Amino acid sequence: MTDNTEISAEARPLDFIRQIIAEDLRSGKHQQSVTRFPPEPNGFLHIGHAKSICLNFGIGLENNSPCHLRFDDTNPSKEESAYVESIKKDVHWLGFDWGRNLFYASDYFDRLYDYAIQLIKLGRAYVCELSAEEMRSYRGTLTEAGKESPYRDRPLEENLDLFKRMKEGEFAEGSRVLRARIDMGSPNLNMRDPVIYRILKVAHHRTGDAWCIYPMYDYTHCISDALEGITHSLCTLEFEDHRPLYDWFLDTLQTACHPRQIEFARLNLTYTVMSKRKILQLVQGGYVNGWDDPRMLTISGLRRRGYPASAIRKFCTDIGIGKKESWIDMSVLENAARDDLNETAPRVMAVLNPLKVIIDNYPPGECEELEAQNHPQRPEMGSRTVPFSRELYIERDDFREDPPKKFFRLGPEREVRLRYGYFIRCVSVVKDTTTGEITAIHCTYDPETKGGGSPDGRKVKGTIHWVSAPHAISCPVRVYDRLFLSENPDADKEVDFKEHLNPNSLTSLDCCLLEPSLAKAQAGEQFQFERNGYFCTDLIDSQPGAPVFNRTVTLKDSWIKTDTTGYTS
RNA sequence: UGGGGGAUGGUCUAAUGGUAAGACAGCGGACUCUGACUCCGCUUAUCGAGGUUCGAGCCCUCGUCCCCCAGCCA
Repeated sequence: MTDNTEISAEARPLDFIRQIIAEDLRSGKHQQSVTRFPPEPNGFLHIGHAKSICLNFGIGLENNSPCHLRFDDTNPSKEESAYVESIKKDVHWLGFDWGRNLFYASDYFDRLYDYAIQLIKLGRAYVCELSAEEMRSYRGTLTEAGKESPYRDRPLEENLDLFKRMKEGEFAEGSRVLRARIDMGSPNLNMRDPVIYRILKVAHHRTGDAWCIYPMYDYTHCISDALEGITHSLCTLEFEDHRPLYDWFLDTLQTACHPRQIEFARLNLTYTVMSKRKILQLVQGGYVNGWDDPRMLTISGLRRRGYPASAIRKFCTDIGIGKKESWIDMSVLENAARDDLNETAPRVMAVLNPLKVIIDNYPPGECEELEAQNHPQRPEMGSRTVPFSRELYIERDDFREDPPKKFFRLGPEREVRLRYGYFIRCVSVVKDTTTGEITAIHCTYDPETKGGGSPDGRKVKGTIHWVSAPHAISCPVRVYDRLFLSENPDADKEVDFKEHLNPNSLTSLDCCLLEPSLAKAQAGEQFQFERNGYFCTDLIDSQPGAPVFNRTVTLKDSWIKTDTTGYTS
């Protein structure tokens, strides 16, 4: 990667996980670190996954050490290869590369099975015939110990035989499971003889119908880590209780490698929901247009919205890694996008809500090309020309018939600068006689101020953007806003989170007028529409020569806070 | 009334017994051919009570509050 994500990560103090790894490297406990990102292919990746990806792959990059991509595909009833492909695409897009280290838990099904046999032979696993409901009642509660299964002490040979027959498909789904034989009295529920294999007569997206028994997460994950030589197995806080079990399996099986599991807090963002289940509801309920709807904080949604991968990485390093449950303000994410795009996005002019301007003293039919900077702070990005003529459009918000205090823009008898153009002064207003709506304004221009200069030193307070009426192109622009109105749509358990959906999270504008250079914008290109925000061409709906734009994020706007007249666009 | 975790400004994160720091947000100002960017300034924090220590956010004790766990999901 070419950005400075890693450099800034190095400049800041190490988080507690990186400290542990640094110490393990320093002490010689490990020669190198090996981390992994272990998604289950049952959905699309979202910004929460990005935190884990940036952590695991980031550590790999910083230490010049491997980070594996491993699909935790042990539940074929929920998993699909389409998800595998989208996850790979998203991890790559985020800027990370697993190289040759692409793995699947399903690669280990044979070895996992052998380990299970070993566990049985050790007397540490047994086939249990309790139904799911019975098992639940035998498990006990948070405050009462569980009860041992009547099948717990069956002879070793019988377990071996039964387990083999489970594998061979002799038994019905749900009729038997293989359980670890640990401690039904443990205060940690995970240790009360957890299920390690269940019968699932479902085809697997990679192993087909080779198996009808599938291993459970707790059993699979630690062994997969050990088989891959993972040194530090990073996961979220809710797995803290599972660590004793993680260690138990590896200790009992005496694996050569015993990774250290370390837990960190998952990401919570204000004004959104993060759980796969809720994201799915939004998609399936038609509240958004698919997983990659630009309002979604899925990786594909963010990509389509115009968030650069580098901005997402910056965000992930900004928020840090800790163990306390935290809520990151959405503005932190938005700011990461602004920061990034401010450096890279070329500036253009686009009028979202047009108001016609006629320059009375400009010759009809005449047109001139004016030079405009592509990025005022970065001259190396060059310049372009924009056509100027007698009829223009400006932003409706940039004219007020009765301007409030501190309004720097156009009003009757006021003068403003047209960006890279001329100073203009408003001389009259045309209104619709029935509705009273302003339909056009008449102005005069000062030919001496061409290009926006002011040879007589005259000051204007406002500079506004514009497009030439005969030259402007019309493109659909979608203005996106936060999906939810509530900081935490989930907070009140009595109220469905969908009640907090922002009805104005998408505004489709179809009479936007853009400077003609935008006609050749490529899909995925990013721009700053000056004074409006950052926009990108939609990856899916744009056609060659007919781009569709998405607003990624607004520019900060301190005028909105100043303007107390309640007037909004 | 079990077990496992966590509490530092509004929000995140740092300080690893020695001046509580940075980012985001907010407020004020400067600059400005983007009310953007940039720059400057400001407000605001160690959950509580004890203890150890010359010195405690950090160590000890006792509390308080919050989160997670009773899937044949991961």
